[in-house]
Amino acid sequence: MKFELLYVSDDCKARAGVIETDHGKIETPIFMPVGTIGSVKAVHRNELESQINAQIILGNTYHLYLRPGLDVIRQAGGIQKFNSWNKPMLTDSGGFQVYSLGDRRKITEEGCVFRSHIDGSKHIFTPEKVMDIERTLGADIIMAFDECTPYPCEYNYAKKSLELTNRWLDRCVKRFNETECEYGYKQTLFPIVQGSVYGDLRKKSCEYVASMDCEGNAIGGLSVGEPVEMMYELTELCCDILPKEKPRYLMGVGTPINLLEGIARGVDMFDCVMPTRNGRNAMLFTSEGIMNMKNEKWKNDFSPIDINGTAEVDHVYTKAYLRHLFVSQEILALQIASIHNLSFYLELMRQAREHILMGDFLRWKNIMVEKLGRRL
RNA sequence: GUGCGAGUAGUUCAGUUGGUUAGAAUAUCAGAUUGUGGUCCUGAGGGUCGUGGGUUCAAAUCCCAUCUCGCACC
Repeated sequence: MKFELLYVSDDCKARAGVIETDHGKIETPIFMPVGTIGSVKAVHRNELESQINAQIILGNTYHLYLRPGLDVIRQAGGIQKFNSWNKPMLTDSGGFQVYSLGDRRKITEEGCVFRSHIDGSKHIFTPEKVMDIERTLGADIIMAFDECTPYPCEYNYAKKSLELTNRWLDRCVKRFNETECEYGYKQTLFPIVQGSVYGDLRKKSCEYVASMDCEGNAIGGLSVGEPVEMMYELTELCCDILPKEKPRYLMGVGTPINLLEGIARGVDMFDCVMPTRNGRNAMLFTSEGIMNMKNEKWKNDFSPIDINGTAEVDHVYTKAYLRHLFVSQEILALQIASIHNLSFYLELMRQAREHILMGDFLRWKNIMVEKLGRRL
């Protein structure tokens, strides 16, 4: 993987760059649609390419390991062959799933024992095993196995958890370096910063992560319930320490406003379930604000879904029709909303990049933030 | 025509020996959703208890009449 930093704003920390992988280029800042089980829910690959202009999508180690299982992925020739997405992919390590499993799992020095949400079967993830799994899945970017702390989290627990995450990181890096991709192309490992909401822990974590000298770095453990201002401060703190010649990935974030604020603080990559999950629950993000398409107010509104939208669905379908589809629980509603939201997110990133390169990102961002939060 | 049964929220139904402001599910309306289960979650509105009388301090509940629907029998 290569990362070329093209431009850094003078009035804030926003950057524009290009990541190059064996499956193609990624222009940053970028939003990565989440496709947990190897599929961006409700979205066809043709739409991902032509409507949404997705450049990279996510898969999840935990889910893909449980189903369909590694044998199938290996026989297919890797995840991209399996799901017919021949562009870059990233796999999350399962650290966050482990966190969200709650009392169905137990964390030890060795790793994490958990029970499958599908059939209750017992499994263990260790840093070594997760690396092996991600090698078999074959994504271009793979994530280290970490422990994501909840919010709120006591200082002592956060400190101990971070120390464990660091030891796990050592083991991840070691195993990663001892192995290679099963399919002939290059993979790269991103370590993950933790440290909860404590500045000193975050600082230590960033320094440790940076010392691994990986090709890119991630910030985890945020957007788990802490106030947004706190999230912004911690993001900035991390970005200021993480090496500037490498991409920075803020995991699991967020709203369109979160993305712009993240970019302004030096983040290059984002992923979030919000555009797809909230889309399936009828929430549409637009450049003028947020719409709940189930609301009765759209019942007789025959204007296009989003007059400023870049996707075909924005113009060929009306608000009244989309509401009808949602109220009727028609599958097409989920598809339209997902395509719209993802195309909006990707277009927002494209515009952000354009403004960074033009040198007026900060001004543009402030205008957009004002509009994006409105309820329509 | 006679007998029996059923009428309670938009819908399907609870409702104790008569006892606070008649409940649930679902639907509707709205909220929530941040390294994904379309699940889950939160809140709100919604009732002439078929109708009219009567008994009682008090009736969805007991009595009478009546209307509607279903079933059975002439």
